Amino acid sequence: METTELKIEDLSIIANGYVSSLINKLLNRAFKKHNLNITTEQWTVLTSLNNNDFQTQQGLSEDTFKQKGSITRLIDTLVKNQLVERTSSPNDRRSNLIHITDLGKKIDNKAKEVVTDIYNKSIKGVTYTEILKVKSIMTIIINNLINEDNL
Amino acid sequence: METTELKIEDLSIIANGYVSSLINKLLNRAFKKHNLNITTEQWTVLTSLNNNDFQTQQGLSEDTFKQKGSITRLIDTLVKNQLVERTSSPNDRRSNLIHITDLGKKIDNKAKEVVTDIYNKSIKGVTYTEILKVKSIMTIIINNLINEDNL
DNA sequence: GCATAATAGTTGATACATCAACTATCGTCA
DNA sequence: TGACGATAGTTGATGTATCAACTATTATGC
Repeated sequence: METTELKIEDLSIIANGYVSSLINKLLNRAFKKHNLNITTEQWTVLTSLNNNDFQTQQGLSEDTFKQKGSITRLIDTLVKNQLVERTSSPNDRRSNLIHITDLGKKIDNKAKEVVTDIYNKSIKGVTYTEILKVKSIMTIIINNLINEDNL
Repeated sequence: METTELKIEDLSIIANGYVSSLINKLLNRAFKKHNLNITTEQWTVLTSLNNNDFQTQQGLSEDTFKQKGSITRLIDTLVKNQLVERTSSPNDRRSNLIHITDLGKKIDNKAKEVVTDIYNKSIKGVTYTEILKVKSIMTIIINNLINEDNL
């Protein structure tokens, strides 16, 4: 394997999160414009629950790649806005079970349309094959970083 | 051009910023470990100045893709830690000129080593050609989003 | 059965982001 | 030259992330 002569600039467009922060900004504006009253972070949690209801906060933490402290606060907000309900697990009193409400589902479905719209606009001129290629490379990078994470 | 049948999951690994936030987390830990006493965001500004000294905050804002409010506060911190100096521009009293100090350069150069190391570890198993491919696709996406941004 | 370790969740401190409103200065042009 | 719009920077409110310390509960192993 040749030594790759990587320059910082080559990876920085991936590493600096400019794409994701740009998407995040646009999505938050679009959510506001459509009166959805959620943030993209809240939407990430909501959509995880809409796919798989009654998860623990720990489960949500793993599924959304967010730390459990962040999940606690996001759930606080979602509960306050009646998009989810938090109940203590009967099996394990350390755990909470989070349940998405009907309102939560409704908001999530509307948000999905907004997200799909912006995602589609973002990939104009990029083929589906290319997207999948990027996805697979990102996955490799993520795994490398996760290994690095366990020092 | 065929209609791409994009699923949200296909783009979410790019859009949700997991890669960048993971890199960010690892870099911040590594900076702390090496007693550099900066964050990745501060480093972004510092390295921009090390490449091109005496920029205005507006210039830094454009070069680093950060909003000017964020730049104000980052510069505040960098000034406090004596990594940069902020002086009012003699030509245009609205503008500030930001100058990286010797200490700032020293820290930036050390940080560059830490960043390069983590970047290299992150791309194990990925070819340089693939990196460039990802980079070019990201650039397309960014441009699409920027156009979308000017509503 | 009890001490100890592991796990789930909360919380305080700190850093950064966005948005939007604000001040100060400069440029333009009738 | 004087009004008005554009530009540079600051700031307050709000949302989220990290880290680390903390409580409460459950699982493990001698």
